[in-house]
Amino acid sequence: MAATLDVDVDVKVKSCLARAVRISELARRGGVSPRALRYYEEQGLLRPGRTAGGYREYDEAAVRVVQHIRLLLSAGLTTTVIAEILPCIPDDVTTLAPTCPELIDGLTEERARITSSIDKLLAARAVLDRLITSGPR
DNA sequence: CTTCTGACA
DNA sequence: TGTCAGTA
Repeated sequence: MAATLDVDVDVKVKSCLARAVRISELARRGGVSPRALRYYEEQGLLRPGRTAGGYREYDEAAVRVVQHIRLLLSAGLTTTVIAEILPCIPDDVTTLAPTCPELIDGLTEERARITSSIDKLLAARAVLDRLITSGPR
């Protein structure tokens, strides 16, 4: 009888609660300098919108993105590879987006580089340990 | 007062 | 990356 006109107004648009933040706030909340944020953008890591006056306006989600960038950067990844894998990282870093599994090869390579760095660091520490232990008593 | 772009001891 | 200049 009655028409099932149940329009799915599932306004799960997270954009509704997405307040725009400007560079100084994102910098403070992301733990980086405004200068760094402009640099990230220059490297294609961030694509903020612009206000009528030319001010950059970032999405609320940009805070997490910035933190991801910091993590990846500290892991030794270059800004160019980060720019490639960033769009594949969901809100949660622990899960890799199924949309780009091809990058797994590249990520595996990066993993190898990190492992190599760790090995070199361990070797350096071993040398220091010997020096310290054999020092003046 | 804050941000923007470009530039450089 | 910080910072200064000259604007908007």
